[in-house]
Amino acid sequence: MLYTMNDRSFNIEIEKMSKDEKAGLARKRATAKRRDQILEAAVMCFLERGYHQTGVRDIATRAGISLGNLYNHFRGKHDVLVEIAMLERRDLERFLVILSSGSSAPAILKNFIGAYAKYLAAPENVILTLEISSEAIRQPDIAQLFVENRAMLTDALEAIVQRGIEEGDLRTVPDPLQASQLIIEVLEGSAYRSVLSETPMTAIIGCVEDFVMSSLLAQQ
Amino acid sequence: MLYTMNDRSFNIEIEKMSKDEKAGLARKRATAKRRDQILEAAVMCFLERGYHQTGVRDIATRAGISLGNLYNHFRGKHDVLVEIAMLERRDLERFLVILSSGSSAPAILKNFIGAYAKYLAAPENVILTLEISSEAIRQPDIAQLFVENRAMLTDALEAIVQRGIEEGDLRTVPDPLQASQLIIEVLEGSAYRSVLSETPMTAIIGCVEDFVMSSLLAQQ
Amino acid sequence: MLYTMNDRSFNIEIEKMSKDEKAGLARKRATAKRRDQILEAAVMCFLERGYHQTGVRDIATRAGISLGNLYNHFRGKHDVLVEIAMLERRDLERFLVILSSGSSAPAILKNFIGAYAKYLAAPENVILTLEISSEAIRQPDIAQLFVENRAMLTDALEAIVQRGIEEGDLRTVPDPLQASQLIIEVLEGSAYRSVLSETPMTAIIGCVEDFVMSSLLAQQ
Amino acid sequence: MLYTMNDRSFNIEIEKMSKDEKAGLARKRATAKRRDQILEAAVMCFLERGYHQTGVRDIATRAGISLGNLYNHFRGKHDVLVEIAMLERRDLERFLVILSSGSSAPAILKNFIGAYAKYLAAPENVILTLEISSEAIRQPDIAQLFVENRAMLTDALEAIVQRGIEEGDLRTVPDPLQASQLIIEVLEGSAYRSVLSETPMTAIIGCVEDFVMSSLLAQQ
DNA sequence: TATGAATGAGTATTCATTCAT
DNA sequence: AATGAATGAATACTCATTCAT
Repeated sequence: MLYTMNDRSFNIEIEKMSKDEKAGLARKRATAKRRDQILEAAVMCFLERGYHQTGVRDIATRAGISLGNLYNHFRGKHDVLVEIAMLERRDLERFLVILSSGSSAPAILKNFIGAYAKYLAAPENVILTLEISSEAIRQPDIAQLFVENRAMLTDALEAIVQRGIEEGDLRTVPDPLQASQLIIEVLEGSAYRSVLSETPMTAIIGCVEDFVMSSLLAQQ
Repeated sequence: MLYTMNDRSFNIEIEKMSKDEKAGLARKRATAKRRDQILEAAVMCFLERGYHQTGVRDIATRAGISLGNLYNHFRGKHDVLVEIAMLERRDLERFLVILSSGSSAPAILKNFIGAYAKYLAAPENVILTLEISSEAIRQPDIAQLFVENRAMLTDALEAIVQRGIEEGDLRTVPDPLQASQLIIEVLEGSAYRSVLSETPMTAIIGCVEDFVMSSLLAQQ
Repeated sequence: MLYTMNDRSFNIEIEKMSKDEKAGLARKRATAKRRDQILEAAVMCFLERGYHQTGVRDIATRAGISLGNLYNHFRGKHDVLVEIAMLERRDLERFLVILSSGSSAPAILKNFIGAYAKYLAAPENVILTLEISSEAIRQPDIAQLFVENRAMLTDALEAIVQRGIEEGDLRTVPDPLQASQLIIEVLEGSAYRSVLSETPMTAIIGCVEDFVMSSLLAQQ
Repeated sequence: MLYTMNDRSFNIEIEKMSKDEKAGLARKRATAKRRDQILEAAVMCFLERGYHQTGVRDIATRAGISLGNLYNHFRGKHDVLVEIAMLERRDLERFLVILSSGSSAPAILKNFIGAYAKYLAAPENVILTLEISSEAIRQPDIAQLFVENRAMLTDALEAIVQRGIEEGDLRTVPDPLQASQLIIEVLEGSAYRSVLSETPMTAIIGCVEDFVMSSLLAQQ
């Protein structure tokens, strides 16, 4: 989930520090916490009203801090969105785990489709992704982040498809990477549709899996 | 193309009119022309800078009219977007023609995929669709238009898929309507990717067709 | 005086106009009046609190208009200052009249010094000039205006000095233009001092005239 | 030069101190160094962007200290400017030396004009003086400093002029103090002009000296 | 002394919309 | 239908200063 931010990475070797070092550490930790508060508030605002409709003041208020202080933690509204886009990467890592399992390609694919669909069943994930896609069109740095995040998934998927082909489980598709991208797109497209038409993702996912697997499975 | 607006639908039965009627007609025609000017200007602005970044003033200036006058033709910025979303429907009509051809289901599908991909090869069509999708999330009237436009295509597609199944050309998919929606989503998803990664649609479309047809074709 | 703005230049040939032309004219006149209101308000604000301390809102409020409307008349705060600097030119024209009189050079010079000193006896003229000088350092367009305004005076003065030399009334100074500039500087410098030390200009001007004339008069 | 700040005035009698006294001294010296760092940074900022455009943060950053720490050394931004205005006095002391020489009044005057012009040939001195003049208009404490600094020079000049008159080298001006002030004003006015029109002071100074001396020298 | 997070009023400017003409 | 002046709330962001550590 996007909205559980980081407090960790500070837990090591606290014992053998000087008083000053400990104070500095505490400050750092407090600061990181503030950043997370702000990011969390921003995510909620962006979800509710969209990036452009959200004012910096809204974010600050929601985060429970003063407007000016927000600028002590982020260079501006844009940077907040960038950071959020970067956080999304963490969410995707869990799917990499699924994709790196040793099972057969078809099993992994089905597993992945189910898990990713479940993730996308949460409207906030869909909306946030759309919000970011939308900004990516005109803001190169966000575009890059977006593409990179995607590449993480599609590269891993490509490897699976490739292996599936080699092992004879999947048919020989013309371009495994493109096929992987299509899988992602079919999933996210359905998710967007599920939000817009207020159809639960559960009612859709079966068909999606059938559609994808039918395309990829080798004919027996 | 979205940006060639209508002057027609006024050409009929002009002959048998009174002078006053003719004057009224001329005014109507001029007014319709203004609307189109504004819509065209708005489309260009939305493409260049996005819906939210575009000011009503920008649109009016680009349309070559005064700011105030825009409000004689549209109730506001929102209405302009609504109208544009409605215009999109006209663009899609051409694909309905393709889908209503008498050929075999696979032939029609391939034909459709190629034609729709070509349409989406124009980045402005992709961007505008994204812009509208993005607004649809929070603006119910736009959502409805968007869904309706989609339904036009997917309903027609569904009929083709259904026929293909009955004629034994396509495999029996669990839900032809869902399958049709997935076809659209896979196409639009790829189109968005082609814009973002600056890959031409032509380099992608082969794989898309292969992906879709492999999923749908009956095994011989 | 800087603060009596223009309403004139619209008085001619109003009779023979169409209704629309008259309406357009009335609007133009009203608009020009608004600009003057704003400029006058801005001058007062700049005098009271200085350019940087003055907010655009202050100006608008003082001019009795809304904040947003100010931007219908000026591109921004900077432009208001530019316009004020341009208005200063009008104030200086009266001194050109003095300088173009046919009297002897020494008589003209004395006359000019007295008149310009009287002008600078009004603290608002001094302060406004200082405010503009101050901005001129870092804003090239204002610098240019400032230099141009100065040149109007110094060029005219130079001609007088030149004539005075030719007619044997003034000593042969090495560079009449530079001498002219020094005359202006000595006057404005004293004026600034009179403001800062709260000494009236009248107590100073005698010495200034003596200083300048002693420098320039030919020895008999 | 304004920007070489003081480290001296601490060098005396260090030897015969207790350890505690030495520590206190060291601290004082370090503190004085910080103040100078800050003042130097502030001068650079004020020169580059002007007093009002410069933020306290800019000064602190440039001085290499933290924002908060600046307030341990100065009560605020205003105080920094006051201190700078006070430092200017040191710069002027060197001219007092010139003015207290035993030479003839005309010789001293020429010498002074040349030296002061050279000082003002550095644009930073001119700009800083203008920046301070500008603030002096509305900030009484700065006005007072400014006037005091001026008085140091003009008083000394007045004495010279007075002596010149008594010794028959200069003509009997109506008010030697006023004459002295005019000398300063003519010099600073030219310096400002040289900055604005990007004419080097060297190209101007000859005329300035001629202008002043012609005014003051007794006719032989 | 030193830090930088915190504050909240303040900045110039833009916004969609209305309205008198 | 056409104009653009008028509005005032909203925009993202900066400010000098304070304060806990």
